Amino acid sequence: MRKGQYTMQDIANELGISKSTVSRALKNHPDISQDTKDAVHKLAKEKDYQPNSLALSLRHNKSFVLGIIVPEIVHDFFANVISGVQKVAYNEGYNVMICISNESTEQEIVDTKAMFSSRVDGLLISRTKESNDLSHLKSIVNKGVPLVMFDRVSEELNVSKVITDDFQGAYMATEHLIKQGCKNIIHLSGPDNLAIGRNRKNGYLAALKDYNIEVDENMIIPCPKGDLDEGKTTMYDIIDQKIEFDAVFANNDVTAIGAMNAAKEKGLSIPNDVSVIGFGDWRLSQLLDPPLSSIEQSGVDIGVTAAKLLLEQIRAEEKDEDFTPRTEVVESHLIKRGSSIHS
Amino acid sequence: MRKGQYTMQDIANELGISKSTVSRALKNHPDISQDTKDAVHKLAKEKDYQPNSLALSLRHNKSFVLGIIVPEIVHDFFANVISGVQKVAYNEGYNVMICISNESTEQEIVDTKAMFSSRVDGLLISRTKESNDLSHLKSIVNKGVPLVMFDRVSEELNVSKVITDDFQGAYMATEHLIKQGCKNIIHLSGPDNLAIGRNRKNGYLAALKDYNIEVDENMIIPCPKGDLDEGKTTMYDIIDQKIEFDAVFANNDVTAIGAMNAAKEKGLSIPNDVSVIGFGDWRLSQLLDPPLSSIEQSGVDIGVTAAKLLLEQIRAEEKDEDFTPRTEVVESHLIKRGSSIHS
DNA sequence: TATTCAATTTCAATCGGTTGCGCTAATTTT
DNA sequence: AAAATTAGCGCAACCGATTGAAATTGAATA
Repeated sequence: MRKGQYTMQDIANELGISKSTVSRALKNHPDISQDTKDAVHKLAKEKDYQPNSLALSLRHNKSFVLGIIVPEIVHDFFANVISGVQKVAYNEGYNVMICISNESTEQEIVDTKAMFSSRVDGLLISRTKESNDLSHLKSIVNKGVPLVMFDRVSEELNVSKVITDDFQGAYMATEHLIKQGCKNIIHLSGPDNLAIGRNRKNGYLAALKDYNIEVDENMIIPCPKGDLDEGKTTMYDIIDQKIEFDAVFANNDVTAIGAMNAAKEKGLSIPNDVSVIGFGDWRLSQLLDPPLSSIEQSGVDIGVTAAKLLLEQIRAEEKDEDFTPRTEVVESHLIKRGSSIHS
Repeated sequence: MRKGQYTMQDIANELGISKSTVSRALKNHPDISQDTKDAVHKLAKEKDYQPNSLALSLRHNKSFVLGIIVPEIVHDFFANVISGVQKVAYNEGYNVMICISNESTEQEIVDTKAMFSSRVDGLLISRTKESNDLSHLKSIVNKGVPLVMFDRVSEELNVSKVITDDFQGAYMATEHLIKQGCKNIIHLSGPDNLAIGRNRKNGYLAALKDYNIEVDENMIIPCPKGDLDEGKTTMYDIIDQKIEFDAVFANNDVTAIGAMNAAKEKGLSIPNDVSVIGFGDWRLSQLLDPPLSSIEQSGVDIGVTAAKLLLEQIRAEEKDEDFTPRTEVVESHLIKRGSSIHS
């Protein structure tokens, strides 16, 4: 155990006063004489006194810490969200505690409990892909912890949510491919238990319908893991099965890149033989050859919005005001690049 | 303020016993009768009792939280380090609190103080590029907080450090270019106040020397920011100044990518006109055209090593054992790809 | 019956800071 | 000169859990 942290009691002893006087002096309480204040401030500075936030948190039942649970961190989107959250938190005097669930529900449960035990003032979460179990989240909400879900949300929970306009984004992506003259558009879809996956698929379907293109269920291929390898192997399969296609709209950029690489290896030219568009706009997607078209979702904006929403709720509840959870939609944008633009 | 968290006192009241009995019952202390234990455990489970770690931390002067301060988070290397740290921390029952200094010394100072106020049990840090000021770190070390620096370290501080073998990595990169037949190798160097930048430059110089290539100071061009734009504009400058060169070894991958893009735009072919190699191996560097050669530094390994080192020190000090800080070097590897291999 | 002993349980201090209230002494008012 | 006011400070409880020591209980022993 670390010993001898310098406390208010130490200051009090050295100056021959009580620790309550020290406490008040440090906060410039009007009851305290200027002389005492000066002496306390001087000594505190000299000894580099730093208050113990644990004691404060315990006393006030308030930690000034926001928790955030993300499935991954080596991921541009989530990293951006975190930096957005941090920015807001910093400005408002909050710290951020991060847990990474590694796409494991089990880990997510452990993390949620740890966050509660640390008495975070609020929790932000983007769920794992696999999970449908909500009991740990319901539990923490019941205990009165403000919760905001972002990106991967669950409809069943009556909490604030921040999402991208997945439907609209997918619609724009598909429409863009259609306008480029593509007729047989494959969709590499995301996991069906997450709303984002379903919404993107629905956006794709809606665009096809609006442009009178018949839907072929065989053209919708699930890529639930959404990693590079899955994108690759799926594309190999598609080519081997001689499915006729001239475009790919992938549920995310990594899958799109995997598919693009596989197609290139198989001798297909992009975008002439196959147009490709992803979703999520990775920072490096624009550096690929050809640069990958994508739907941009601003992780930073989502993080900022979610953190603000969470703080709003925290403050409302501190003042015993009512707060009705709401869902905010962050716009997505079509980024046209070489992988989908026919020359 | 959030009210009514369920505490040991509540359990005690409901069962008509004292809270110390509850405390002991929950930890299966032998003094407590089985009946009491059963009753306590049952009620605790029923009410979903979660201990308040703040109270524990305050009591034991131990928070089971490790702090980590990184300059950036939207960055494959740091994200990997964090996930390595998390992995170790989880297994050992620690949580991780993350701060992002955004390459600002001022923010780094604020973060360091916040970490101390939260009474983290130990701190991991990779410094901002700009800063030479070490007083805040010295201060936290003096207060007895175990500190481990990684990647961007300072020699002046007598703490444990985890670094990549930058010299060796740079040597390998340069040697590789030489063996590909390159004679005029430009080095886009990092900031001079960081050891990693100096070591990489020295590795470059050593390789040139060993292969009897004369050093031309004009071929060493500082890119202290190390971002995409800097890589690009620097390369434009080089080409405009008609400096003769056939290879580029960049201090990091982003700079290398910037340089590569600029060279391509100016009509130079890679690797035939110019061979390029970076440092750090971004996840997507292999997806570029041509795929970028690089020196791989495993962020995860660095994170794991740093966290283990930190925990070792924390434990030693808890047992009042001596601990001598040490520096661990994580190997780097040459990854040869299309950007530097002459056909 | 008095004493010892073990099994359980409670008491109270502790961690560091906050805060309502009370106390003292000096100053002002009547 | 007595009473009221006020500036300045200390006391002690509190937040939630832990823990050494003391207390209670009942049973066993002398």
